[in-house]
Amino acid sequence: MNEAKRRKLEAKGWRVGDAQDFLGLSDQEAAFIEVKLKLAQSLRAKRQKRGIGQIPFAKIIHSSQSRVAKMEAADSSVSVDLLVRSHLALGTSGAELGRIIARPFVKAR
Amino acid sequence: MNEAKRRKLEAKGWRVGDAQDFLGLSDQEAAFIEVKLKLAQSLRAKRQKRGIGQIPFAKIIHSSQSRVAKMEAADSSVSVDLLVRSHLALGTSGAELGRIIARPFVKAR
DNA sequence: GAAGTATATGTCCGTTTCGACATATTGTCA
DNA sequence: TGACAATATGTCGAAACGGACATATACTTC
Repeated sequence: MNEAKRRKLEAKGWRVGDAQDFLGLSDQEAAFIEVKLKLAQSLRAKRQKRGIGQIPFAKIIHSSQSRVAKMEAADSSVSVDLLVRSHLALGTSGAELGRIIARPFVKAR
Repeated sequence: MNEAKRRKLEAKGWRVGDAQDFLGLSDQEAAFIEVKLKLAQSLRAKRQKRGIGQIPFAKIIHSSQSRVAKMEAADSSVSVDLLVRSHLALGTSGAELGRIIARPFVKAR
């Protein structure tokens, strides 16, 4: 993982292992974060498609505006569990969920 | 969700909402549990394919035998996060992870 | 059926994640 | 620019999840 990417992730609250840590861990962590980013991005896309703000969205998933913002930002305090649950609460099917995760990650514009 | 299915899940430690709860919740919960079950099943399949026991497997993912058993049983104390992380630790790609989640759920034999 | 190995279940307690609230920042439009 | 809505960030106490350990049950092989 290059320096620029590491810094960007750390800025979001991620603590990415140093090079001297167990080799290979960085790759797994990166893969894990990518899963989160895909779910986060698609969640925001779905919300925007519905034309609603974060507050109504929070009501739907029984959460709060601030947590929605964190979800969409793939904050380090947000679990995959919560992202998946939120997707399901929006009616995303298991098949679609899988496609979201399987699809190649594209950096947000 | 029928009574038999509910009981079976509760036996595993799940607390499935009663009918009087917010309608639709049961379906979402069921979908969520199915995601877990798919990840749990495939995790066990991968381990068995490698021909190793739960203890060596636990070492690989930096966990313990008991937690591996719980993961494979999709125990309620196991998060999707942990299941995904474990898959990634085994080298499962994002694409494959997606396929696992997308594929229709089949009850274990 | 005893011994040995593999898996399952129950519990403990430190850590992570949660919703919620307060507040800051950003975006929009008059 | 000022005012208002939307989103982002920081923090807190409570709840959920983690690895680890002890122990129980299941599966083999003798």
